[in-house]
Amino acid sequence: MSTRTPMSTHTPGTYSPQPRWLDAEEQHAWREYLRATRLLEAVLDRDLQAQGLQLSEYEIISMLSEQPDRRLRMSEIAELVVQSRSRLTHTAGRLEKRGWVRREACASDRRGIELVLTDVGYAEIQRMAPTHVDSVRRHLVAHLSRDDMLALGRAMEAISAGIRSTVVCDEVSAAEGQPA
Amino acid sequence: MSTRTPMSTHTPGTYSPQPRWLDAEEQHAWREYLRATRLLEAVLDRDLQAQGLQLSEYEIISMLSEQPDRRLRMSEIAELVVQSRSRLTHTAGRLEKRGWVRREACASDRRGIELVLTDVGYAEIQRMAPTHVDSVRRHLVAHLSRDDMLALGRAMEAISAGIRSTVVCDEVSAAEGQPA
DNA sequence: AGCATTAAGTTTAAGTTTCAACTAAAGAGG
DNA sequence: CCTCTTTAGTTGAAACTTAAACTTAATGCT
Repeated sequence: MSTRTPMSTHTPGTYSPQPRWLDAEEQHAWREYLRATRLLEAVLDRDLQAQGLQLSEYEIISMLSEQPDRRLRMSEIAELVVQSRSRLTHTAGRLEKRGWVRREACASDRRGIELVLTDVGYAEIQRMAPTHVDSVRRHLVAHLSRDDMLALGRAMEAISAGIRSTVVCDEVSAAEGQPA
Repeated sequence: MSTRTPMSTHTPGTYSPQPRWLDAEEQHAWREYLRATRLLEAVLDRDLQAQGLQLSEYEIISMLSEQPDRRLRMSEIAELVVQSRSRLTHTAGRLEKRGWVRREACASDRRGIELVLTDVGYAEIQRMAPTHVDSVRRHLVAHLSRDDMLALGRAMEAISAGIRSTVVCDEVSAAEGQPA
């Protein structure tokens, strides 16, 4: 409590262009959020890497496996798993090298590429799934009551929705900023 | 609903060594969690990089700035921000090159290194803080009621605590596994 | 049709993180 | 004391991600 702590996310004091600091409770919640998300990501990733895959790679495969025809366009995947197109290109390349996915030209749009889960890839994810689910259960679900887990889901949904709406606005106003 | 979806985190079906899939609601919550955490990380990082820093670097500086003497041991920082020691070594090196932190030998433990926030570093984080807080507020806090925000904090705290307790057990049992 | 703009993906290089091996110091046990 | 083990931190290379430039195709507008 000595020096003063003017740069974290809280702190009173009435200087600066009205930064509206977080109060102590909000600050605490934010800290816990940050810490827990990192911890969870780390343990899930660790468990999955015992099976030779990163969580971000698993997500991609998982999305594909849920499609009726086990395929999705690159841009759709990027959107779903929140990765840059560039990152997805690289990751898809790695997965393709392993033979778990294959690229196919898109019929309707000749710019498009569809990523297709191969039989090998499908078999692999089926093999890994039980362990991964168990990991999610042990590290996340197990620590919350069912109600809290569902409440967490709703809160996160609200955050996603909120971010998407504001980000769209950001882009629009940015575009307006430089009217060529 | 066509093919069947045996690899994501849910799915009924009674094969495999009793994987206990997540039910539809748990599955949904988990998906939303994953998506929202990634989205939030992305936008916060983007906002901060406009000021020339990554979120993970900001966190380090922020922790230091809250210490009475603006210093912490490397291992403590690594623990606080959930980064590997190696990663922290590299990151500290970058921050040091910018002149925002400085390394100092630790008096009590000659293996130890303390990272110290320089005056320049302190000034920098004070400069960036208002914008960053605003970003946290707009992208996270703004989308939840106060109660939901605090509930989120508690849920995340429970997850952290849960993970830390099990991870310790993991290490213990792993050590038992190979009794040299 | 013709031209400008936007969207989908890829590429290359630069930057960051991980991984495994390593040094040095602290502790534990005898 | 001496040896063995653990802890703190670093290193360098490999793996991965990001950023910016680029190609190709679709769209919009006139």
